[in-house]
Amino acid sequence: MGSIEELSAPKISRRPLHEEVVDQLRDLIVQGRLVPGTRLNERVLTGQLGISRTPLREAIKLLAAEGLVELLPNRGAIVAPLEATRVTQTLQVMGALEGLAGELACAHASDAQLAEVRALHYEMLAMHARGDLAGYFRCNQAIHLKIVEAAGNAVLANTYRQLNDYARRVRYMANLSKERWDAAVREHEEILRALVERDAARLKGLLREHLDGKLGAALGALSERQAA
Amino acid sequence: MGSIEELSAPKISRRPLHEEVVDQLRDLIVQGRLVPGTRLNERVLTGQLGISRTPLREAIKLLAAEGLVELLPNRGAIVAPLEATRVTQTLQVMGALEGLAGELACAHASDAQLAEVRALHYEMLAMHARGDLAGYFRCNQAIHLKIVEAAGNAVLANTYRQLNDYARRVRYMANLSKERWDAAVREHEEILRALVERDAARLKGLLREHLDGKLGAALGALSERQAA
DNA sequence: GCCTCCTTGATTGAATGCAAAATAGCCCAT
DNA sequence: ATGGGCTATTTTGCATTCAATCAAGGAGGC
Repeated sequence: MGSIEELSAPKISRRPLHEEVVDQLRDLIVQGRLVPGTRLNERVLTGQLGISRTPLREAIKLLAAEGLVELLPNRGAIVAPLEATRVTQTLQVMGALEGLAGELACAHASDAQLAEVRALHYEMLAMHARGDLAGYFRCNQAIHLKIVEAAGNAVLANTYRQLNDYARRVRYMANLSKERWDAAVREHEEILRALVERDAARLKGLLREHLDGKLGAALGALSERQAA
Repeated sequence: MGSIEELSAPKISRRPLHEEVVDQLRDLIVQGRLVPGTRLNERVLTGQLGISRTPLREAIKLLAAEGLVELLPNRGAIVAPLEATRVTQTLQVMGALEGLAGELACAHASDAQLAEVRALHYEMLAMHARGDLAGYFRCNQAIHLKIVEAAGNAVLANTYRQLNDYARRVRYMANLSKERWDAAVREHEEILRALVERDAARLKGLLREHLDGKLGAALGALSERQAA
């Protein structure tokens, strides 16, 4: 029975189905393709994803724990709405975490990691120059995540990612003003400098200010949307 | 059909079963009654809890997301072991969160909340005087949670609680030295004072120092245990 | 005597089935 | 015509069943 099945089918379903589903749904929610408030009907989702209800239900409950969906007992689940107060609170916590990340990154980041942040920074500048907002957001996210990762604290990274997934959705509905965008890019310049100089205190302050700017933009976008 | 059911039966089983199970298992794990490394056999647990496998499995996956259990694909789940590096990282993050909590609590805590913290503090002193370690831990936990709650940031509170649940388990296996215990009580005196004086900067520093002390004690207990 | 391979038992992963709750639609009374 | 109550359908919650994977033990060969 010598077989080469594992070659022809490298990892087919080696990963638990519910994890796969969690990631798929999370992406859909974070990218805004599942609008906040949307009902998650089990039957239609099982049909669309081609799976059974069991792993789907597990996935939904997992996302509920992450705060991306809300469970209405006996009434199913909906994509978690974006509430201004919760966005504010989330960004506040992220600020504290980024501060810690900045300190740790200054102390522990490898040169390779610093180089990667720098590379992402230039990529981001390119996106800004082109006016590619989506690409800009992508690089921006990557930079922040990279800094957090460079802190070398896995618990910190996980916690940050989770909060980030909730707050990130705001940006997909925000039309960044040119001024705010330019300001953000300038802030990133300074952040990068403080990081490569390993100036922990300064980096911490810069990250905090930067997040405050984001908060303002996010809340602006939210109130706009709610007005509409 | 005017009925008063909602009065006589406030919430009879209104709560989903899987939530109930999550809380039960979480308590068992946090209290150390389920020792780290223990296998969670689905069949025996369904028997002990008197439920079916479906809600149990959902609960286990939820706890895995919280980091209290680890999932071994196709081989079930075990109670998450207490690793020194992860405990360190967790306490580091908790430090950043407590710092934020301290700042916010100084700014927003109501007088009633302050009074409650003070009351818990005296209760804790009583436990210390009696040498009641378990009671001391309980009050200690309550104080820290209360401060975090007084910050008025629900996201912060949730995040903190989750990390706390992982790290808390260390204490149930730590024989606090008399010196460390006394020092912790003194630190709490200062923390309380800074809080009622609403001295945010000082409170932040004190909480950080306090947690460093805890970290030392925790790591000591861990290495001891691993040696055994 | 030891190693390898195969078989077997046990345990998890996923799917289906059944019961209860909730929503929606309809009929009737006012 | 409108509001209230009732029934029917949909949908969720939990239990059970079926299938796949893994660990262990034993038989056979080297």
